[in-house]
Amino acid sequence: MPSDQRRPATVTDIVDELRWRGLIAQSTDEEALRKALADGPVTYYCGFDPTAASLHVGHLVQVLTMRRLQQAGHRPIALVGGATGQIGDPRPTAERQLNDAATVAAWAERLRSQIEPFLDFEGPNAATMVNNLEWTANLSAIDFLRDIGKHFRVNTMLTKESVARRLNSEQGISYTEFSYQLLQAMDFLELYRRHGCTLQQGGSDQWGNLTAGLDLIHRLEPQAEVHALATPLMTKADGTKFGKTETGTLWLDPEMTTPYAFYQFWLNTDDRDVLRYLRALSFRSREELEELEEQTRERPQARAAQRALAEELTTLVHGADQCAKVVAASRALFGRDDLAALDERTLAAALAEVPSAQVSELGEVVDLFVATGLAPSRSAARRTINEGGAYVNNTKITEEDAVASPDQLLHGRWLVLRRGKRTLAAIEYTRG
RNA sequence: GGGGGGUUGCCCGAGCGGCCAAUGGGAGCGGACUGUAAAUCCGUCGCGAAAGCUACAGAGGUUCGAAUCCUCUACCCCCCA
Repeated sequence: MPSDQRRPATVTDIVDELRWRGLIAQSTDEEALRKALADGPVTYYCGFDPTAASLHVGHLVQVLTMRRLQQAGHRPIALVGGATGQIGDPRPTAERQLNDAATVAAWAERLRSQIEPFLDFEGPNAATMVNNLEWTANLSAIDFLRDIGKHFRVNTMLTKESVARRLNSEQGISYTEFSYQLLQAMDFLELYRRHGCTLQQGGSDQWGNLTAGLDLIHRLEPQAEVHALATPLMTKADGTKFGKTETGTLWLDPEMTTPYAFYQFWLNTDDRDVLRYLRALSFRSREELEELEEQTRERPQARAAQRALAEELTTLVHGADQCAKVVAASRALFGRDDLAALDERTLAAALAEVPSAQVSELGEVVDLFVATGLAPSRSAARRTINEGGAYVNNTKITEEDAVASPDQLLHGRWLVLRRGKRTLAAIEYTRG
């Protein structure tokens, strides 16, 4: 990790920096923004709606861009959408299922604690944490319609991409979701009035909402000079959605996605994507990154860029200790060496990072695969064996009715199961 | 309020009384090649050792036999008012 993470300001212009990192998809007058950011601390905000129990890797761009701006001397406000999360930002595809208030409140708390470690709450440009429920909980529908609604033209609202797409869809859009942009616009207004917030940052899919806020502030606070900055959507070269794997979304919560899985996700990044991701997400200096890019071009098979990315992000999200564990686990389990050669502590520590199951009796290999979740059913496990993709302690299993025996146990206790090239699980044998 | 069309496996989509656990494509999974990458090619793809079981929106019914026919229910779409 770079040691100068908290330097108060950078020599480089922050806008140039963001642009080099590919973090600016769209912004209001870039020169005005550059000047504002150069003139002194700017208070900026970014909102996160509690639509799930955890943030996922897609949110990292926002969280880390906030961190970057704070390191450049600006003052962050992280907003959790206790209110907006109950309404739902219109998704391009379909209407959202509403979650009840208690669920949203619980999720909002979890997001808050997930965001906190990325920002610095001390010092001259300390971060602030807010919840938009603060100014909406006691707002009446009549006041909202009079004070906020009156400043919006439906014609304009209809042209926002998120709304327009839904209007053309079979499902249409509910009045609830249609109103979302007003709520987010009001957030920006409130933060401007309460905290002097003059910049909203968000993903490019939020552009319509960002500009709704700008328009509202321009109308009610004509002297205000406010800005918006949209980061690009992270994309994958193969066209699939970023941040998902076969198993689902990659969450930041270690209970929902293990740190091992998190590390492996980044480690397996496509060569064509890894340099972009590094620029956008890494806090390494431009020089370091350029060096890494050079290495990647010369020796892609070494995957230096993937390793750097995986290690840095795992450290940021799960901490240096946890990162060291999963790196060690990966090295031990993917090493070309004989697993039996690993000492017990190393093996036990490595296996603690992968899915596992405890058994008091070793039976058919097929059942062991099912027990660890490496296969969803006995037939699937058998299929894997027949396809030549099942391994116990790095030895290929060729018979679908193979039985594991105690003498295969590593250190009298462990079996390492593998499906395919890279999916691992552990069996821990406990005498029953 | 009236009339018409639709709901099939993770997704799209064929099937329209037995040959259907259900064509095809995509995704997924495994193999070869590699670098725990991509692309490509090959294989596989409900559960069960098997007998068989469960599945074609839900519930009933007709039939020796239904994803396929009938009735009702739910949801979606379109047209007319």
